Amino acid sequence: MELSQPTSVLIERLRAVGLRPTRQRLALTRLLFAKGDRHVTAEQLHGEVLASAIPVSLATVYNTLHQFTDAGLLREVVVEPGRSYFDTNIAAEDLTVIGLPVPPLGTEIGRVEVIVRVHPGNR
Amino acid sequence: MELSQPTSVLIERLRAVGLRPTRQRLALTRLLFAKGDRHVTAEQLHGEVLASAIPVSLATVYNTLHQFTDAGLLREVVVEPGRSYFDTNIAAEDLTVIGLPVPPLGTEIGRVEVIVRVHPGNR
DNA sequence: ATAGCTGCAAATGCTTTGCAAGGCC
DNA sequence: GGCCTTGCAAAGCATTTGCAGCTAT
Repeated sequence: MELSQPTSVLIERLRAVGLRPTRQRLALTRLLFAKGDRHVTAEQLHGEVLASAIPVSLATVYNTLHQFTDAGLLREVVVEPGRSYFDTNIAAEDLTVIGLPVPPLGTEIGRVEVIVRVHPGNR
Repeated sequence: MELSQPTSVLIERLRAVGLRPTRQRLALTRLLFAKGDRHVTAEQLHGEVLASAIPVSLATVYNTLHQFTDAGLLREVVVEPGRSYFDTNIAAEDLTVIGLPVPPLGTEIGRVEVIVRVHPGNR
């Protein structure tokens, strides 16, 4: 797990994927990758970035999240209707899925997603 | 897999979950459960039911899909942002997932969903 | 200088809701 | 008759888009 990083590293990270290191993107990058794994909606992240005193519009948050997703820095997951979450890449532990069905003729299996739904328990 | 069924069976099916067998619900039930497994959006189903010459409003399709889901007849799955699919219960084959992470303290694992994304292939 | 970004507001698209009219028991 | 359903249109929301002004290089 990566801890807080100097700004220069964040700038490099952005350049590496062909994105200009603007003030807005730096702020978002810092929030997303500074500490451990994250799982946020656009609105949550927007709230956080405003709280850090850097004005960024919601539209820009959306744009940035998608650019990061296209660049492979984030993953978009849909776990509830009408709302998208963006995750920093979560370690796939050593997850194995056995018994996947044979895909229909003319198709092949692409990505396999496993959503583990958790609820309050008694432990 | 269940094949086409007489109307009386469909009516029973609805009564069994406490829903009145109205013309609209019967039409939708027929489309959903008459032949094999289904995976549809509200709009698709709406189109189908209209094609079968039974006028049903889109709002009613949504209502019905949710009532069926609450009753356990369907399952709502979110596989793409901004759109819900409803599935007749798909056989869980003999799917096994190995290596699930230990849930955070105070929580326990509920449902585990596996989404297999398929794309055009060369076989 | 210029291609790329940002922000605002308007637009989009799916889904939900309020409520009057209609249908099942 | 009484309660459940339906349908329409309006409302709600998250997300996207158009475009004028700004910024990194």
